[in-house]
Amino acid sequence: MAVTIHHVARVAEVSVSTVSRAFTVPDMVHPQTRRKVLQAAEELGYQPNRAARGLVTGRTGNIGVVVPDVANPFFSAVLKGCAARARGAQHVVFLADAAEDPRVEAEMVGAMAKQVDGIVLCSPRENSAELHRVVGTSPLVLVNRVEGGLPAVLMDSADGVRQAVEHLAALGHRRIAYLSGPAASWAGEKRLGGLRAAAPACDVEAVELGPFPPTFQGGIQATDLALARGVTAVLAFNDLMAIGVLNRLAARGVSVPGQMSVIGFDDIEMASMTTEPLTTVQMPMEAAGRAAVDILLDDPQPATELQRWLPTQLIVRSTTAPLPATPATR
Amino acid sequence: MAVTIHHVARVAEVSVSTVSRAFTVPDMVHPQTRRKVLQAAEELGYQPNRAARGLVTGRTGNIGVVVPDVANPFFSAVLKGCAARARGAQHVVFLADAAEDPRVEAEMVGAMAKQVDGIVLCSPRENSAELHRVVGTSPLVLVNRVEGGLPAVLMDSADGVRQAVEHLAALGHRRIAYLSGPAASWAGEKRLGGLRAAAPACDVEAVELGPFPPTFQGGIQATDLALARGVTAVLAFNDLMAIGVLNRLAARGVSVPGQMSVIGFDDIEMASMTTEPLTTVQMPMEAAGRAAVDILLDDPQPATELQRWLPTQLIVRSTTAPLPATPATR
DNA sequence: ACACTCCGTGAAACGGTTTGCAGAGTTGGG
DNA sequence: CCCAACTCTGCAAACCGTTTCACGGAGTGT
Repeated sequence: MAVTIHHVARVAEVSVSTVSRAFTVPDMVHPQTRRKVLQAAEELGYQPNRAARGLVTGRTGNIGVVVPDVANPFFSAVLKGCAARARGAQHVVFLADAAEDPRVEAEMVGAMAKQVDGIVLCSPRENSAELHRVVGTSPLVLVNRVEGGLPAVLMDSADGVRQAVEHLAALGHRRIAYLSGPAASWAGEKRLGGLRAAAPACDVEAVELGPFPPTFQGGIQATDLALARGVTAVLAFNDLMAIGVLNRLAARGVSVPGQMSVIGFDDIEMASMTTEPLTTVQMPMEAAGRAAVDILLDDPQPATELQRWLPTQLIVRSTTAPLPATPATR
Repeated sequence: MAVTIHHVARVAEVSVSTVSRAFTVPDMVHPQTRRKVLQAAEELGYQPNRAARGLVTGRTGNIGVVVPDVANPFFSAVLKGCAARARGAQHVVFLADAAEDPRVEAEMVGAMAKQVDGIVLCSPRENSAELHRVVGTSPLVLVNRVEGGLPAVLMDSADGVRQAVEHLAALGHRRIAYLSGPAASWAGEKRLGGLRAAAPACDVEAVELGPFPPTFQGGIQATDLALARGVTAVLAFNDLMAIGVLNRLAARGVSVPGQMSVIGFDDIEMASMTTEPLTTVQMPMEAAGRAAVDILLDDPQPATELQRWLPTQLIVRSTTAPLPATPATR
């Protein structure tokens, strides 16, 4: 059925070894022979069988990516980065959608382990025990999380918070709310840390609220609490929440950025599609995906550079403005 | 390194065949032996090597999914459906992000073909020639597209348009704009067909505009054209466009749904997060993904049921309202 | 004639699993 | 008590397409 190296060999009138070499070590075969082989392969539509190749080389040409939820724009962006970089290196990606369930996650990692050259793991909330059970099966790199010496690509959330706080401070805001996401999230911790460092330095009072679910609804829920605390600006854990905030503020008749400034986190596509385009801290999600695959592929010893930090950047759009004369409290 | 069937056999003090059988044909081994094997496997953390199994059974336990862009919420939803259903059947999914490039698409299909049991192909715009070159390598099922006898799962876009038009007609609208998406899209054709059938039947005049890119910007661009044509409602090719329309209408001071009704297509998550939650035609994207995998897995002869139609449904939210007294033209 | 290079060949891995076949043990009927 | 039938387990081959090792033949320079 499928066309193999043998068919190509027969058509090109050479041996299978020659065909193999024509592809893998081209300058070891005579140019003329190579031409014959390549032509035969072309007209037969030959594609090397990666599984069989992996059998002998030990490298499968596949890389695994596990995310908690593909439909979440943050993770689909990371995934896209992985896929792009993998394709550049002639690799294919295995996707595991863990459906937010750590047990499933571990199980998927196990199922993939044998047929991939490495796994990039985006699981902000999986507990360490599960994680360590899984280590060693296959080279692993974490995204946006550090855990016991495992290589990781990290986004500098704390610095993002600093930029956001400085921006607000420069606009004259002196009392801002921070809407925190899931308590167990590594990124969440870092952001909180950044906040606690940046706020005093900028002479800003930060009101910490939450934790809230990192969703649109979470933002809705958080808004009323923030309003009750008399802040003039809100910094949300992510864009989804920020959009919820925008929505709720509109419903309560608070104008943005007139009466209240709002900043999100991530810079998902949707952030620039709100009625007032959202000021947000851009997380380099695709870049992180690419970097993770880089580490997996380039590095024979994946422990060489344990952590790769990627910068974040504040994108100022339309939801932040100078401090209003009178804060919005109702 | 990896724990194999042999390790389990040694620990359980049985032969490898018995271990194999304990997993694949459980009632062929003595219950007590089976218990011993299962326990040994458990404590060793044994996971069968799917690649090796595929070697002899011919089935890999993998299914391939190719989409033009994972970051597009429509496709990530389909993908999620595929992943969910695949996991239920103990399968893993291979993802190929074709980056909107048909050549890449064909290449990826080729690369995956040998290591999957079937491929679900979401490529609304790939040309037929490329498509046929790829057929036969591996069982294939199309999503939202019909092409020469290939099995497909389809969403009833035309009926969705009918529902939308009837809804608008019932609200008193008599002149509506349809903002079409990419000309070569199968879904687009069907929607246009549905429109041309439904509009006269409902005594509604449909102004066809476009094609526009199926994006936020496309919606922005289309809005001014629609306004110039003096319509009271807009039906957009997808939610992304509809959100662009909402945005542009707000910028031009046209109130929604007061002066203009807007309907989208797809019902992506974002549709319910706009300032006025978007009325839209829900496309069963996840269900489509699941159905596609179903066809691939359940059906030994994938030609049995060539086309599976999934219903669409109008979700009425806040962007549609009865016809205003005076249409918004400026 | 010898050594050497260049290029191509045949055949052996590669490897974890499934599976056909046979044998060991047990049961039951004649 | 013997043989047939049945149940369970073990041995070893087969599975796949590729890479790669060891080798040989032809040509070339010395």
